[in-house]
Amino acid sequence: MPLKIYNSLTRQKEIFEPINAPYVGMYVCGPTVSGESHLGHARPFITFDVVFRYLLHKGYKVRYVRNITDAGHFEEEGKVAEDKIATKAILEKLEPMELVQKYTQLYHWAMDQFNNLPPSIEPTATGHIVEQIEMIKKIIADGYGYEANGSVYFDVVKYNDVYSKKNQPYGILSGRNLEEQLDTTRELENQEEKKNKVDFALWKKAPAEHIMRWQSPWGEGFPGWHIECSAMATKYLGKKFDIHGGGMDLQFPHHECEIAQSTVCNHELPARYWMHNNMITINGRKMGKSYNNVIKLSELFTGNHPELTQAYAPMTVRFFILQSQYRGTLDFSNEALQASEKALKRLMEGYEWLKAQSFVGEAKAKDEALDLQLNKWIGELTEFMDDDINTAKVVANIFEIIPVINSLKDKHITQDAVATSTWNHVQSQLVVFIESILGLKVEAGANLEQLKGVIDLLIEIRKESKANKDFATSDKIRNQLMNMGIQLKDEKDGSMSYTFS
RNA sequence: GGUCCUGUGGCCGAGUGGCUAGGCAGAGCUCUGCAAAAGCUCCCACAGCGGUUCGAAUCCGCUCGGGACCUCCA
Repeated sequence: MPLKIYNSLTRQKEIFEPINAPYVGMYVCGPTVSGESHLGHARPFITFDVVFRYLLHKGYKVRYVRNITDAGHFEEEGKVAEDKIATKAILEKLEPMELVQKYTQLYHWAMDQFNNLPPSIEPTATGHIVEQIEMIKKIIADGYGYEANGSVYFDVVKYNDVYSKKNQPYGILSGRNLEEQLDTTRELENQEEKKNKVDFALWKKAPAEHIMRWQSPWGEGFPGWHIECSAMATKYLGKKFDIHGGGMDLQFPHHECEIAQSTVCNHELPARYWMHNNMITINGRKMGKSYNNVIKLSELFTGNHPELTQAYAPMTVRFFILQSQYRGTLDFSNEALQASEKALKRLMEGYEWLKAQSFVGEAKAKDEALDLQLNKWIGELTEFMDDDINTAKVVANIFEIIPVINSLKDKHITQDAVATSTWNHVQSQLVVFIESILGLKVEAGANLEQLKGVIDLLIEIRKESKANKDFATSDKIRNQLMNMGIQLKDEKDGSMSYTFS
């Protein structure tokens, strides 16, 4: 069964065919590390982590490149605008690379919390200034870039004129029409250097107070926002690669500009499939810095934010994101996160139990309908992933299976209701989908083994007191543990199990 | 203003021209010393108004509502 993904470039689902199978090149726009990542940032990184995992599962050899934007205009978060002018104060207090280091580490920590696999290559903009300058030189040499006042701009109008004839007009990705852009774009400052207001910067001259600056053929400055992705994608994935991903808000202008730059340099569209995840909203509005409505990841994990009624574990957040399809908006609320938290708990408990079972023998199914149904649900998991990475449907199907697992656990059904081979199939496939593809895991605490030993001891005492009808003691053990967030459960067979809440 | 997306049950969210996703919450039942967990059952929604169709939440039009982007901004 082929994998189909929605290609923003063609606005339809297409069968995914790598340029050089089994190799797949995927580039995803990473974070700007001038501040801490927030919930909205988590979505693309989790979404494309699942894409990465699924491609690996499919047997592709994937090179996943996700950049770190650490060049550009930097200011410490929370500082008022005047600080920018106070050059001396900034120089004394703020070393850009110190900021970059801090937020890069924080970002890596968050990615790890989410159980995101590290990308194959994580290039930084500052580490590729040379490549960017070379690319700009090439664009100028080809007549699509021009220098003005120490800055270099891309000539969008010329590009559009020439490439429209090749059916690759500027706006090919976002469906924009350049003439309309010229008519409707609002007035902005510092536009007088440009030939046309639609032109974008390839290189910016650094003002005196700007602290991140590099030497270039056009003087001291810093690269334009878009060029780093073009330069690094070309360097590590080649002139044409398979997938380019990122948030929908980057489609225009960022990805459009990338296409223009790369096309001029490499004479072909850079990526075949463009994938864009939708936004996370809060109260119906995009979560973003400009709306001042972000919840940072550290705040989310600690519950330390006015909008939050509690802390949410990274896995809860991951699961919350995977419960929707990546192309739809996803609305944040405490209610929704709490629903995900409970759902994930139920899912993982059922799953963990099944995983610990061993099914031996060659028994045939007594309940053929159930057997068939289980196989169908499992089989559909692949279909759903193949249909544009529909994790929402995958999760839904897993929830069809969970009650069957719990029924076996609670002996509402017997093991021979379903063929041994089916149980083994369900077991192995759930490991693949839940752990390898969705990337979900049980959060394990420290010193877990000792803690388990202590709990087992308490369980033993509780069993004894129950046997002696000493319910005061048995209840005390259960209730006190409950207060500490450890929930004891009496099982049907007289044993006791527990979960950490 | 321009371009585009969208409106699903209390909440979050899938989805297809006809076969009522799933989760959470709520109700009942079973199990059980009690509790929790679990299982079973119930809660049959698709903004409004027209149209196409044997049949539309799913296609078309209009109305109302929400949102995204519109180039130096990370």
